[in-house]
Amino acid sequence: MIGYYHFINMEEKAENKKVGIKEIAKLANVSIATVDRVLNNRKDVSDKTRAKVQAIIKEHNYQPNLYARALSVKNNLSFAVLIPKTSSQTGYWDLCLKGIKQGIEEFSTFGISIDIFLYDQEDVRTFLKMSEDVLSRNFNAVVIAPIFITETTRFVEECKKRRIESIFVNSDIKGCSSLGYIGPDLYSTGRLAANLTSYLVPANSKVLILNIARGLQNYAYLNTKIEGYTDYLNKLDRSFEILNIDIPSNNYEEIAIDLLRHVNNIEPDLIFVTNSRVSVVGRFFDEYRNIKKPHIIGFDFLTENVDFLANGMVDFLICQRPDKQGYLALNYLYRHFLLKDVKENFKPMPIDILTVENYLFYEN
Amino acid sequence: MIGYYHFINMEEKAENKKVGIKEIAKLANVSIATVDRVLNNRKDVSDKTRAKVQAIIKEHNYQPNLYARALSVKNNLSFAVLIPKTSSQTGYWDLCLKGIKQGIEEFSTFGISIDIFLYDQEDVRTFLKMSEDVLSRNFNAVVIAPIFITETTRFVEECKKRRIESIFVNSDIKGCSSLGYIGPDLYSTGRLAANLTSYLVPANSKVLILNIARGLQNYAYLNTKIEGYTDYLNKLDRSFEILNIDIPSNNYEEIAIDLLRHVNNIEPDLIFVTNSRVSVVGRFFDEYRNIKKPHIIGFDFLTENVDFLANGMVDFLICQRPDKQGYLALNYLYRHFLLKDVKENFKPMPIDILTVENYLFYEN
DNA sequence: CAACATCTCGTTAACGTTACCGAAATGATT
DNA sequence: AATCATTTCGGTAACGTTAACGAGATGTTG
Repeated sequence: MIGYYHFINMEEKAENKKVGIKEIAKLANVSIATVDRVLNNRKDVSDKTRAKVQAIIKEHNYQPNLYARALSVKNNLSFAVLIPKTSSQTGYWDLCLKGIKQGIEEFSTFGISIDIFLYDQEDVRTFLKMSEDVLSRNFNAVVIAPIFITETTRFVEECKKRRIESIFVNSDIKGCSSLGYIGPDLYSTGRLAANLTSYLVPANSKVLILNIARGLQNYAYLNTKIEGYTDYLNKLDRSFEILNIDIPSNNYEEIAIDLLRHVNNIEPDLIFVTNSRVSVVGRFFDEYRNIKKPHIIGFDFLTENVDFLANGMVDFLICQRPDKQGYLALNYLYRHFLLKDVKENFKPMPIDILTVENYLFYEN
Repeated sequence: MIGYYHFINMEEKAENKKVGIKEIAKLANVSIATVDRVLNNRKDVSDKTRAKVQAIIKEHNYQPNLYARALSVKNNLSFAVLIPKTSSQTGYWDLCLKGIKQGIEEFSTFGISIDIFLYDQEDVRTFLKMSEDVLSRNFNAVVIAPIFITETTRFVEECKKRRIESIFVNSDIKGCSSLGYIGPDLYSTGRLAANLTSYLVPANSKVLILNIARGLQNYAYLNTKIEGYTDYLNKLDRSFEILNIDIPSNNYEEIAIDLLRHVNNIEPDLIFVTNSRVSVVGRFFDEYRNIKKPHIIGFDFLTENVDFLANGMVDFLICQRPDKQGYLALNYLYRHFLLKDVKENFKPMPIDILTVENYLFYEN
């Protein structure tokens, strides 16, 4: 025997893995139907036998076979997904949709049907129309990306009345949805961007916060990011000059004109693009080579953004796994309705940092 | 009708989701047994009926119900896991073990039994003993963290003779294992560290590469990281002064003495700790407050490392999700043996960057 | 053409759980 | 004491797949 080594054998565990509902029934001297009633704490069981069965279940650490359950149960649950459609400006919501589709693939096996409703994030009327459509059918739950705050709040109220569960992705309206929020902590996301900023530029630098999108007033969640960003930088006390600029357009030519003016005026050392439109800024500095390129930080693993990460135009891309958010939302609903597993209160999603050196391995 | 909106209905898909083996059988005018034979391309089917059934399967895009399959199949697969035990120096392997245990939890439902063999990464004899133990039982496959290159290579050869599949985690020996490697691309990992380095320190800085561990000659994979690191920095052409120092010890007091000497001698602007021992360096500069603290980059999401990330002592922690590696290895074996799903050739694991601002949300 | 091997295919019992149906026991009302 | 309602429980078909078993058809050999 060699002096120092360690060995764990899991066989004991493997041995008593077989405790099924049938064994429990035999041990408790009841039928499997009764055990099933106890397990799913249904009625039609006397307190005495219930206690007896529960004791045996606990004693043998019975774990239900989820696959058998999934096979047996014939439910006709239906979920709705209500998110923005991908615009020509950014493929962000395609990523989310990708995760949703993965979820559909996986959960359709259980007889769950999932309908997708895509609204135009620049036109509140499409959201209203879509949310009406959702209500006109009879869904058990709905996944929502809440862009229009007041309209979404009103919609969720209506859902509550009809006992339709709701869950948010991408951004949150505090205490609104019935099941919670799956997504990043936006304030921390802003702080992280500031943290990276502090590594990129020295004291006394000029930092430009850039908000690009038509209908900016709708994107309330951007402000949370900006708060985190400026809070962090101000606390650093490095005498940064911080400017917050809005460019409320979706047209590159328009944006370029504005950007040219601001950049010439401010001469920033770093530009922080608060959403996924960072590729626009990359393109700008690609075209105006005579202008000194500042450091650039932006969001989201879109192909067009990654291109500018790859060629060194963008320093950091911060990502929040939108596809995983979509998948997790459906996964949570599935567990909420089918398994009795819903202990968790969601933690915020991880915030990923991508550079030219690690983006190749970033899969979701 | 409002002008511009989009709506995807998945109901068509939901409608014909029900194509099961039974429907296929009816449509092909054969029994379900024959369909099963075709699906798992077993023998005992004439070419004619096989073709007919295959056509109908393809036509209706039949997807097997994995849960039913899992429920039905009664296999007695057994896997072995052969990785280092967690030393007092670093909890790294506990993380991997965590993922392994999650896999055991999940796959024991299928009657797969998994045994864990932990060897001492400082004592090759324990590895030899453990690998003998593995061979003495009759496993279908083994997950290996290859620390001792020649010994592991020999062991895998023996496995191949006995038709035992093998898969590597954490680091790779090219072309050795029968099923491949699940883990990070170590060269890129080094490059990423260098990339971050370039953000932390200006030109002409002194950079110290620090290898801390007893028995350093065994950790061949560290060299791959160092290569990536130096290649990147040299190409940058910023006249960095790069020094590579080994401290082959596991004892903090010993390490501190060496470190003190080197730090006083070199006065580095940045220290790159090539493994998970970065907390040791953090502790050192916590104790020697009079010495000017350099920037510090290190590896792995260990609690002791995260502490120094949180208090600002360490700038970046690079992580490779060891628990996910462990889980994925078992997951792959499960799929390899139980599902006919093994199309994939593994992509390297993502390389995560952690700072004081995003570590809170880093779960695995 | 008898005897036997081989190829092809269908029948059916499992896997562990759920849920419907109805039987038995108990309680309540005349 | 008879009737009816309610509570408690067991039997069992079903979910989609696998695999053991055996039946029939066809081929091969003497």
